[in-house]
Amino acid sequence: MSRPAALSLVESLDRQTLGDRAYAQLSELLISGRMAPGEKLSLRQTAEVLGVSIMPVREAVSRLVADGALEVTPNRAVRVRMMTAAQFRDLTQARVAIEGHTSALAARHRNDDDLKSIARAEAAMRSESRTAKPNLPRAVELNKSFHFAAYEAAHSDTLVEIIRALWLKAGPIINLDLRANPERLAKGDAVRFHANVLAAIKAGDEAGAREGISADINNAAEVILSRGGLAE
Amino acid sequence: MSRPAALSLVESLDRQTLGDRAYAQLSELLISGRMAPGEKLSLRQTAEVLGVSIMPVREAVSRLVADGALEVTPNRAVRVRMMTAAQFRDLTQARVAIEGHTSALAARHRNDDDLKSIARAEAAMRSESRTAKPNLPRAVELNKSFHFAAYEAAHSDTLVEIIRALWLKAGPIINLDLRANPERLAKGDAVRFHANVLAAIKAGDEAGAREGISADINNAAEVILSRGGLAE
DNA sequence: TGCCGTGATCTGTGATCACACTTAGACTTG
DNA sequence: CAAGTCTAAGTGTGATCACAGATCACGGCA
Repeated sequence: MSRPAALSLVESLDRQTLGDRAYAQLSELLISGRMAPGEKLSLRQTAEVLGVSIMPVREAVSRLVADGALEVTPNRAVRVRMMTAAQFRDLTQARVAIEGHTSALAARHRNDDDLKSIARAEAAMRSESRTAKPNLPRAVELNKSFHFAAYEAAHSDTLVEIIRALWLKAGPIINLDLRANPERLAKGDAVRFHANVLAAIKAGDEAGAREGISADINNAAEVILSRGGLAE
Repeated sequence: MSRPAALSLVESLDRQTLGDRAYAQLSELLISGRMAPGEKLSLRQTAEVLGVSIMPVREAVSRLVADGALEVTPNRAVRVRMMTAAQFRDLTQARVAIEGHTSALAARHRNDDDLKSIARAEAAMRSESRTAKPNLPRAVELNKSFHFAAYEAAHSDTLVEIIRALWLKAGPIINLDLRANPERLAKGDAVRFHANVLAAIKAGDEAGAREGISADINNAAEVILSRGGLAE
């Protein structure tokens, strides 16, 4: 059972298949709203862009279809999923329930490291959105960082995983809208809600954390629904 | 834009790909506990059993891996996911939160059709589990039917979909255990909890519905954890 | 007897080919 | 000029081939 001592240093390099990497890249595009709902996607085309054969892309796409982030039409065309207003409302309510619950859990279970990383994420987003000409892609990324920093503090892999899937569906709608209407960021609603969430989690105030996240989610959803861009 | 009136009758037959069918079949095996955690699965082998090439199986398996129902080991072997006790506890708590919330929603939004199908599912499971020698696979199926009849009454596709994914992970542990220890069924705990849930949903008692489902889930989970079959 | 190299066999992953189907555009036809 | 037709390119899906790596049983060496 004895092994050369030096071997204990090498970390078991976890292989990432090309399919996994394709999935990660496409997820990033979707979650950050760089692809609009309804936008079509060709397997061969994206395979060429990614510099691989279509096999890894097929796997990534079929997973994203299963996730409900992409959809394949009856005519065999892959596109970013389109949602009716009713479906978006349903998705939003589920997010409020689950992300709210997870935030409440975070307020109960957070440790000092959690608080530090949440505070750092909150500060980063605040400073970015207060500049005169905010970098939108960066703001979207920082918003995501803040939310997940908070959710991670609940220390529930299951819940965080579920929320990631929810964001995959909501991203194309929420963040595409944010890119198109940057004044929403300048208004500072999100920054204010984030500050409340941070304070509540720090204070161990479960109800406050839940309400802060709910307000953040609902606020963004209402803006989008009032814009009337969704079918039905 | 005018079309023959008769055409409005034909429903657009949604093609099912072989991959979808393979996914459905494997899901059924997992969710009903016919495959034990750690059990290995060969692509070529299952492809042969299903009578297709390995391509559809590959797609189904990669989706199930993404769902966290299967896992591929670093040694390139596909097997039913194994969970530590801590992970199972985390999963159970997430289920309590989400399935509890969905039941509460069901108590608020159920209509008469919902109540009828829930009552029917409850009666079917009750009569099966009270026979002298219950048909276990059937009991497992009826249990699932009852739960989802209740969840459907919440009228939230998003939540039902999430719960389905949770069952995919929990099925191999919960239902395999039930098959191995049928006396759990004879004890009648589940039947009693189900009756409470049905009554609460009928009465519009949100808290009661949540507590009934929580008790059902926690009860089964505690039995399994006390058995000590899970690592760590 | 116990250990370690070795080769046949099996694994998932990736690339390529084949096919049915859809779509778009130039063309023909009325 | 409008409507229909046909072809060529593009689509996702499925099957097959190629390959690196893992596994396991067998056999030789210590």
